[in-house]
Amino acid sequence: MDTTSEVRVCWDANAYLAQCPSRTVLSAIADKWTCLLVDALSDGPMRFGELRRRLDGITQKSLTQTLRDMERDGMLTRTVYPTIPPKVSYELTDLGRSVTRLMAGIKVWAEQHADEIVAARHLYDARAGQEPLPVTTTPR
Amino acid sequence: MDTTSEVRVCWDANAYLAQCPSRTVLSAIADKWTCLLVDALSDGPMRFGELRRRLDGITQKSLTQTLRDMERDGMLTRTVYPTIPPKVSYELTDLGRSVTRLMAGIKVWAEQHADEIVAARHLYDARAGQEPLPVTTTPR
DNA sequence: CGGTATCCGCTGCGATACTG
DNA sequence: CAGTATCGCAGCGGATACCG
Repeated sequence: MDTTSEVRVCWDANAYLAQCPSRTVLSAIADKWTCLLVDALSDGPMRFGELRRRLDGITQKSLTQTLRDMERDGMLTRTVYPTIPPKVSYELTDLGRSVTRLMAGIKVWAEQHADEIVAARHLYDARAGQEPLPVTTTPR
Repeated sequence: MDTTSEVRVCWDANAYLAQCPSRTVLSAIADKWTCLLVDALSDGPMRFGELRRRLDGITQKSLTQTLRDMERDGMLTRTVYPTIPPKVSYELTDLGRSVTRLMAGIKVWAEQHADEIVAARHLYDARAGQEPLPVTTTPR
């Protein structure tokens, strides 16, 4: 019989393990919008409209959703000013600020290696076009 | 008439811009599986099965797809040993190795702040349950 | 062992319309 | 201005089956 009915769930945090909370956290922050939002807010509070204009191509829905998720995770605070028209300001918390360097690093890496990666993709796609004959040429 | 039929596409890389190649690159690397794969491979080549076991919870399909995408992007090489049974080894390229520190940083951050974020989520969700509060907070 | 192929349910996301 | 609500589709990821 199992005398300890409670399952042991507190290992050391290890994002390789599917059931570890850090895996969920990793899923949450490993996202392009989260990365850009953290970076955009690293210089100080910004309003909803400012963020929407800065993150070119983001839809209102995605921006709202990502901001809500980050607020829920304690990465940023949402402050509503009951003015007319309404004004909502978003600001990183200490937790959010603690990841700004990493996010900026990811963003800069993407920018610095974009050309290299685009070239690699073209090369790969070109090779795929003239690949040696597939062994099984009989789909049915 | 437009004498310059070619659109100007080479600004300075800026991931905030939807049409900038770096945005696509950011989308590609800001992914939990990519992060974990880069980290797992940072110590040297690994076989498909080793990776599958290490990245707990990943499906064969997702692993194959993510590895293919990374190979296409020039982040890693895929080597097939025509033995029986087959053996396939994956190894980071210089490009892939150049991002290992950042990826490890993201992973470690997730692990170190998991508890804090889980707590924030519970707090947020608890508030949501009992927040019929009107506009009370009035930070001028 | 290391894949590929196929089906398929879920949700992520865009587009649109409406509101305090 | 900063949302919420709703619809509809595409794509992702899971499950399963099969192959070299």
